[in-house]
Order: sequence, then C-alpha cells, then structure tokens
Amino acid sequence: MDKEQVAAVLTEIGTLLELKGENPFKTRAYHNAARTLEGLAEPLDKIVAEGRLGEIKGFGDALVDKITKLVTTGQLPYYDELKASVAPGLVEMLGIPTLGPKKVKKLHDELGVDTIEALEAACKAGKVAVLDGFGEKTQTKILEGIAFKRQFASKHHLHKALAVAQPILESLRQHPDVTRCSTAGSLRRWKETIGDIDFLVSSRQPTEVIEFFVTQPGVLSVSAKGDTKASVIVEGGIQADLRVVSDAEYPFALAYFTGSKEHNIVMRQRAIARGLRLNEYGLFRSTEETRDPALRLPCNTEEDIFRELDLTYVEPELREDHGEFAAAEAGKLPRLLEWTDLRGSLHNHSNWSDGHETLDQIAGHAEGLGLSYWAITDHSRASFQANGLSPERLTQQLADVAAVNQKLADSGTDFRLLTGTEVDILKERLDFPDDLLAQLDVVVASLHVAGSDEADNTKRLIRAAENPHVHMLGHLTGRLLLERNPYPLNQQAVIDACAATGTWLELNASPWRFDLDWRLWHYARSKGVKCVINCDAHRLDHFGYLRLGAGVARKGWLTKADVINTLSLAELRKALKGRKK
DNA sequence: GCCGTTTTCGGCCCGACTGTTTTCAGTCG
Repeated sequence: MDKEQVAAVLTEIGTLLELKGENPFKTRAYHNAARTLEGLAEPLDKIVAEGRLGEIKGFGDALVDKITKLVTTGQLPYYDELKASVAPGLVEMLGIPTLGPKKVKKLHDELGVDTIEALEAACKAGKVAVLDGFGEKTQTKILEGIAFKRQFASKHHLHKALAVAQPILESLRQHPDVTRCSTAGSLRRWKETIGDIDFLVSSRQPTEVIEFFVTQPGVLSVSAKGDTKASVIVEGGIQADLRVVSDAEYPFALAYFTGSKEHNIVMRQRAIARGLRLNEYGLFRSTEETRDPALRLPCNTEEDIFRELDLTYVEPELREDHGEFAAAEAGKLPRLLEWTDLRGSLHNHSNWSDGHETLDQIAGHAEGLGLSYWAITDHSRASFQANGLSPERLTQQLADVAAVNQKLADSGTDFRLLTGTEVDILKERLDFPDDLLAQLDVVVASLHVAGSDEADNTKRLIRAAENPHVHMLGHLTGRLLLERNPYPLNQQAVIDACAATGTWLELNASPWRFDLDWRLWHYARSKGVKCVINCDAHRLDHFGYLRLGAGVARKGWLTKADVINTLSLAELRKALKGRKK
C-alpha cells in the first residue's frame, strides 16, 4: 500500500474505534497518524525500509508495526477483525448531521439500530426521543437529516461531473462520425451542483456514435439506447445522456438542451412575439408545429439564434432568466471574466496548519503554473482542529515566507508568496490582535463556528468587515454543497457593510463551497464590492479550483475589473495596503 | 494510541453551539 491507502485505513480504524466507544485519545492517535502520512514529502516505503518510521512524532511502537504491515504486505488482521465487528450501517449513520460516534453507539446498543432504514423506523415510532440524552428535537433532526441525505443523493458536485464528462467529450470529439459536439445542460451553465450530464453531437451516423458512446470507459450500465439518444450510468453513479442531431439542427438543440428551462421559456415567448416558433429542432417561420427544413431560419451558431430574436449573445453561464434578456436586448451584457485573467489566490493553507505541502512546494508549484503570487493564510489558533497557528508560530512563518521569497528573488523569478492568515471570527473578537494582523500582507476573516441566531451571526461578520486590517471575508455562509446549509445570516446586510468599509468578499472556489453564491454576486457588484476568487487550497491539486471559481464568477456576471486577483503583483500590493473606507 | 518522565502511568484537549439538562455531554469546525 502507498501512503494514501495506509492513511485511509488508519482513518477508518480511528472511526471504527470511536464507534466502539474507545478512548478518544487513542482514536485521535489514528486520525493524527493518517494526517501526518498524507503530509509526508518522501515515499512511505522508503521510510519504512530504512526503519525511520518511529522517528516521526506521533508514531509509536503500535503504529509503526501496523503501518509496516500495511506497506509491506497490504494486510492488517487487526483492521480486518475490527471492520468485521462493526455493522457498516453505523459508519453510514455518522454521515447524518447531529449524529456522532457516541449517539450512534447508543442507538445501536439500546435499540439495536444498525441501518439508516432501521433508524428512520425507530424515530417514527418515537423510540429515539425517550432515550437518555435524546429528545424530541434530536429525533426530529435525525429524520430531517435522513431526508436531506436522500434528497441530494441524486445530485453531484460540479468538479466530479466535469471529471467524468471531459474525457467522454474529448473522445466524442475525436470520433470520425462526429461533426460538432458539446456538453449541455447544467454542466455547461456551470451550476454549482449537477443532476445528470448532457452531451450533444451532430452527426450523419447517429447509430455509430451512440454505439461508441455506450461503450466508453467508465460506463457502468446502459439504461436506454435508441436511434437518436442514449442514457448511461457512469462512474460515481452519475447519469449521462447523449443526444444526436443533424448538423443543421445542432445550434438549436444546443440552445434547447443547455437551458435553463426558465431561460428557454422566455426565448420561445420572444419567438412567438415575432411570429416564429422555437424548439430543439429549429427556429421556424411558422406558429404551427413543424420541423420543415424549408421553414427553418438559417442559423449556424447560437449567436445567430439570439440575433434573430434581437438579442446579443448570452453566455451559457448567464442563461438563468436572471436579467440576461433585458441586458442582451440593450446590448449591456458585461464582458465576463476569463479564468486565464487570474494571477493567484489569496486564501490558501500549508502544512503549518491543515494543508498538505510545505511553503517551498507550494511556491514551486504556483510558479510553475505561471502565476504571479500565492498567499499563505493558515488557520488561526481557535481553529484547533486544523492545527491553527499561535501568534508565535505565525511570527515564525513570516520569517519562513521571507526566506522562500529571498530564494525566488535570487533565482530571478518574479513570483512571490504573500504572508497572511485566515483569522477566526470569534464570538466577541478576532482570534488575533490588530497589531499582529497589521504585519500581514493578506488578512482573510472567516466564521467557522456560527450560532443559530441570524442577527448575531450577521453582527459578527459586520464587525469583522469593520476591522481596518481585514481585507476580505472568507466563505461567507459556511455552506457545504449537498451536505450542509448556510448559517442563518443576513447576507445582504453583510454585503452592504463590505461596501461601506471597502472590504472585499471571497468567492471561495472550492467545489464544496462556491461561497458567496453566484446568485448574490450581481447584488454585490451593484454595490461596488470587489470579489476575490480563492482556492482555499489545502493541497496542490486544489490549484485547479481557480478555473471552477472563475466559472462561478462568470455566472455572477463578474468582469475582470470586479476581481481583485486579476491584478499584477505590484497593483495587488498597492490595493492591499490601500486605506479602507 | 503517544509522550515524557520526579521511569511506569497520567496527561494529552480550542471554542462554540445545541439539546438536554439544572451543570453537562455530544457534536462540529
């Protein structure tokens, strides 16, 4: 096993021990060891072979023995026995909000519950509410949690859908019988979560293309296969649909299948108002149902369709009926940000807190990608679970960043790391004093532990925005897509406070967050609030989130001028030092 | 589980909220 696999086993052991009610310090030792492994710079098998595993802090005799067995043989009887002794349903139950190991254990011990279904039945029978430490509210929350999980089981995060779609799209593009092809639907509109993946192809040989599609690598099963369309289930349980049309129909089908439904309704209304009829097969000179090619207006691209309906081209991201028609009619749609405009990210983590890589590794990777800057904003002390930095460690880190930058300067490169923090917004104050914040290039203030009181959460965020050293607020609502709803919060009031104080707002580009939501950027932009698209990177492969975040920013109507991290390093330094209002 | 030591077992361990309590356990980040 490699270190990722070993880390996964150790994490699972820790979770299983929690469910058995083991000493929390013991379970934590496993979780800590897993995290340490993931952060190792050199190969695990080398360390094991050279007998240096025990030199690593947190690795005693027991862990060295178990890790060595996993690395050298891929087996660990202790793990197998432990796993066999715990019902798999219990691990699944941990995924329900408000249920942790203690409650799950109690439910299992007292009620014999070992599946989600059994838990649901027990709640409905009122058996949970009468348990010691449980009550009516807990029982209700568990039922809500189960419903929430089921509701979102059919939705998928954008990056996962993209990862599945891109190789298939590339494959279709190479096929000799494919003339034009594209994704469509919510994926093309860059929605934050995706129900199913839509592909559109134009071809003279639909049967061949469909056969090719259903035999793509990653296709788990074929749910439907006809003359013009097919549906398959691909890896990750995502449904993917292919539609094949003639090349003359292609732009109409692309517009139709891209949607949104609401956008399409307005498009059809505009067609009717002009004595035309719009559907997936064409824009026809007729108000009757028809597919007669002789009546079809000659449109080769989507641009042509919009023009026929007296509109400038509307980018797919904007097709939500959120004001795009009025703007397109007036020729006032903004020129949207391009992801290649971005020069760096201002909210990221290193192995000083809960990130995976060293400052050197991060700087090397960012420079290699052609970026201009990258801020290191590790967690502050209160984020204990994330190994948050004390003021002393932060001060040490400043020196280390300076040393990395000196090396960069000596090698003649213009790329620089920036110092910073993601400082916790505590109940009455920020986690670091102002004089420390004043020494940093970048200060991101984030709420990690919010309450249930909307007014109080709002007040805390506004107070953070009013701090003269805070450049921006991070992941405003704390939502985790498909997992956790936003904190109760008056977002508009916070945006107004940002406008009044000159505080920037983060667009957190992690595909689990995309926070602030695209629907609110239009408002923020109208108030003059600047956006910062941040990766919140915890490892090198999170750098690609810049592209995801740029798509969300486009969906929020943002232009290059609205986004701070399109600035050059010199311009950015000036903006960071500029006095807030 | 690990660590450190007044060398053999006690301490490890932030800050806040919710729901259950009537002073605290469990959960979360």
